[in-house]
Amino acid sequence: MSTRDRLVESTRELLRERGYTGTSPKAIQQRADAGQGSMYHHFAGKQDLALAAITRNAEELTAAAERELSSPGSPTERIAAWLRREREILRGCPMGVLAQDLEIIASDALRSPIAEHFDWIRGQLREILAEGDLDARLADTFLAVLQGGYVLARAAGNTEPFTDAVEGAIALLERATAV
Amino acid sequence: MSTRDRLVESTRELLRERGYTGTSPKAIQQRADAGQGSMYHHFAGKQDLALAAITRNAEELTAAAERELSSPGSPTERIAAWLRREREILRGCPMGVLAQDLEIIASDALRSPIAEHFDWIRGQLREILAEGDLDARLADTFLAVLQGGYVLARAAGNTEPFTDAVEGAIALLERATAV
DNA sequence: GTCTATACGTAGATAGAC
DNA sequence: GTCTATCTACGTATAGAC
Repeated sequence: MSTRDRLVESTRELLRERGYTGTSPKAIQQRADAGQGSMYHHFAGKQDLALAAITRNAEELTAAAERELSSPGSPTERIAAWLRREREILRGCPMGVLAQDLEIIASDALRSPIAEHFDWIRGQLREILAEGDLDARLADTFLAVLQGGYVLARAAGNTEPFTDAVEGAIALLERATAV
Repeated sequence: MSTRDRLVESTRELLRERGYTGTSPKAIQQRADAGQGSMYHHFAGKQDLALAAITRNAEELTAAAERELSSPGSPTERIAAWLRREREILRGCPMGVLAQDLEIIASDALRSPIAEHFDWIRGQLREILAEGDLDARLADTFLAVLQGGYVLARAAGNTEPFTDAVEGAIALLERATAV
């Protein structure tokens, strides 16, 4: 992996762990095993690095969501498959964590790629919900169950609240559609 | 308000806005219009201040939740009333924001009062759900809808995702219980 | 491309005077 | 109780040599 790539990967890890405010250029360099000059040669600064990391996150998360949401099955089954995907819960959501950081939300350059990613998933979910004649607002409900599940799990120090939140939501959807 | 109280209130505001990592002792002092020496006279340091702020948050949020959850009405109505309470969405959840901060979750002293607060609400919700013979896991589902709603709203820069998430969840619950 | 030097401000306190 | 001084480390770069 090139030095440039290592810098982006380090930034991704650190942003996920510690958020934007909690991540320093120095920490990025050390984790990437790159020098100061090297980092500033490849990137204009911390914000530029974060932008590259967010872009990479969006690519990966989009590809993953596409897999489950376009699998065969009923709307309920596809949404359930997406909700149940293996995730490293206690590490937090790579995008969701950033959406809670004031320095991110205060900067349009950093916030909008995150907003666009959520917009994209919301759109995919709405299409699926429409197939089943389901309430379009449920797209945000399920997105929120996921994001909130991360929050509750991190607060509790274990993944159970996440699992319960997701399974409760799926059970509710199944019951509502079984009418 | 005493200097001590002003320090706690400033800390509460700053923690909600910027998180624990993003809040400095200096910023707390300036917002409280208190000097350095004054702050360290009343509190041992940043962590001590945060602890006082979290305790105060828990008291207020507990009182508020108690109001809606113990109002008259069916389980669905009481949960809906709680979910629909007026909130300053774009300022973030005073507790939820902290649960995403690594410095908080890494410290048992800071994390556990937050965990206990969520535990308490979860318990209240489960009692209500039991009355209606509803799935106990829905306690975390609704808690997550709320927390995730905050995340989505902040990412989007507007409150619509929060409202949609909440209303979608309530509609789903009503439909499932109407069987 | 990478390294070292330099810089100015902030973070998070401690010490002691008043 | 509050103030000012002081301290060490870190944050976030820029400059210029190699």
